[in-house]
Amino acid sequence: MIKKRSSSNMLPNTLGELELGVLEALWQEPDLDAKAICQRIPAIRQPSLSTVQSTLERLHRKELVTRSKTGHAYSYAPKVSRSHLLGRLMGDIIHLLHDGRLETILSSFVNVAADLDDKSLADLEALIARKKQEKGRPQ
Amino acid sequence: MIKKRSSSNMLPNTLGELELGVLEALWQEPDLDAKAICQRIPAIRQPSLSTVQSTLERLHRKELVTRSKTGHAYSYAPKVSRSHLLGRLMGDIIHLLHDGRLETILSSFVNVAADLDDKSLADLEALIARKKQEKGRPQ
DNA sequence: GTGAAAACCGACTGCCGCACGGTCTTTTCT
DNA sequence: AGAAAAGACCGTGCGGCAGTCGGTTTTCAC
Repeated sequence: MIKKRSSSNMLPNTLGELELGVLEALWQEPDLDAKAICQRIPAIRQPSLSTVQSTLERLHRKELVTRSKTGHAYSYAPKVSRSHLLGRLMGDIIHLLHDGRLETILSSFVNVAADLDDKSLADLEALIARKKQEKGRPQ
Repeated sequence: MIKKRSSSNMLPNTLGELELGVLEALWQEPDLDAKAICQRIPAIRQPSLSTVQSTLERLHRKELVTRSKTGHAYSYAPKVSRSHLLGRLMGDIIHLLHDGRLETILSSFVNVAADLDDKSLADLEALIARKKQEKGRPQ
């Protein structure tokens, strides 16, 4: 007996492998058409043009790329920056697992950041200082 | 013409809605059996016991819960803490979208954190200070 | 042993991303 | 204008994952 359809995956904005590759190409060089993107996908998996088009269509539906007709072909450009997307996805999972205690979030992140690089904590501090200034003296 | 099977979703460790609910219940109160967990799932979607069992099975396969027979029933407990999981998922997406520049990651996160709470920056600073101490004077 | 409770098995649904082929439309070239 | 080329569009199939459960088997307790 089947009951309801529940949205199943809580992270609706996750990316597939090809989707990511396409975005990667566009971040590196915006305003490409499907064919050009296709050629910039790692040679190991050379998908057909159609496949790349489908993927672009999906990315467009997800509002991750914009497109405009130039001639008879679409030209695609990323709608979100890499760091914007990163922030968005992090925000999603934070929101998903949030327990109200800020400490949980922050310590998780500091642990992650600390693993990446020794310089990271200092960098993070600098960023915080900047943010504080921005907050204190807004626009 | 069908080519290869590519892992499709780049975030293999994402959670479904029920999976998350189950984990939530276990974080709140560990060492429950399937039936008890089932009863602690929000009443709106009362899944059958079997469903919860399948979910627990999947969580067990994903190494997110441990279990042990007590009597003839399994008793489940979370294998990862909420903050650990949070950190893990953040690490995943960071790794996925990483471009080598630490600044990208940090600024994304600070933007996220700043949205959450005004107190967050101060808290974050405190945590960094603590981390630094831990690093400087390890164990 | 018998009976209840729980595990186990397997089936089916819906959704999503990947992957194309074929067709229709728009340019473009002669 | 008419043909050819390029690209958009549409429909299809596959594989994988989460949710959902019913039915069967195991296991424990009395």
